Amino acid sequence: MRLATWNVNSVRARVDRVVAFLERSQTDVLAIQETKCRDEQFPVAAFEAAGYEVAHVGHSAWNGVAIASRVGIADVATSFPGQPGFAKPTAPAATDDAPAEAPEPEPAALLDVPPPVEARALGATCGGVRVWSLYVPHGRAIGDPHYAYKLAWLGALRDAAAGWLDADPAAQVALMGDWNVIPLDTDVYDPAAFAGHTHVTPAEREAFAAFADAGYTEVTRQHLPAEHTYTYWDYQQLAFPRNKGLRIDFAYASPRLADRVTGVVIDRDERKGKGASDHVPVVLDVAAPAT
DNA sequence: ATGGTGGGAATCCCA
Repeated sequence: MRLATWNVNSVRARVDRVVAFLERSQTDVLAIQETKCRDEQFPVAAFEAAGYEVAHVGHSAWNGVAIASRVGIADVATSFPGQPGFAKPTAPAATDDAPAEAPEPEPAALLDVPPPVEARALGATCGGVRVWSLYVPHGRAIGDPHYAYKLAWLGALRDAAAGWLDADPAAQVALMGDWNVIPLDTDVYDPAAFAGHTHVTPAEREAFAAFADAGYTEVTRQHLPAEHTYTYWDYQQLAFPRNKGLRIDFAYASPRLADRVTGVVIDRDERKGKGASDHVPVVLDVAAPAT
């Protein structure tokens, strides 16, 4: 079986490329991030025509995660237990004409309603594997509320994932997606360029490493340990021709699933040409389970 | 050279 993950940066803008990748790579289950659409906007027909069922969660033009599978798709979950939400700050900025005043409280704040859970995690059981398509919050800037949200989100996911292994040490779980963390200095073209930025802080790196502490193996590093192996290149500044990339797309596997992974491929060619996503697919080859 | 790219609900926001 072949499992893959790919941040496609709008599934509607790239549906032809995504379906062509599925057929070319013979991927059975694809975890998709940044679909950038609502459920009713997802181009399901193109996937079904290629033989894939789709589960998706998307609330707006932002975020959105999906799983496409040709080996079944069951027990879909549109968030993980304890997944934190995020609300945009609503206070208007002070100006010369309008000095800072007490902002109008949002109705949600008046009612003390928790912030909405974003479309960043989708779970489904496909071919006997519990697959999670994950789009970890970016963080924006150190000290930004989004940065605290990112750390809380990763911590809550770790707690949930640890719980799944506690409940069933033989569980077949794949945590795949865009983690928005650069775990090692050798995962970025120039560490100095990220000094003072998100993705490389000790807190983010510890939050990422905590999944290994919980018993999961990051199988893409296990099989592709070479330094400066990237999965993302910015659209700007000719980053891809200059190979100024980042390694931020990963797959943590539970012990029993990690045992089955026989190889990993990063499909670097998918970054080439007109209409490419800024991320490329990461593909896992998974052997049949031991009988 | 103070821009640069590419998505989206778009004369702005987000990555």
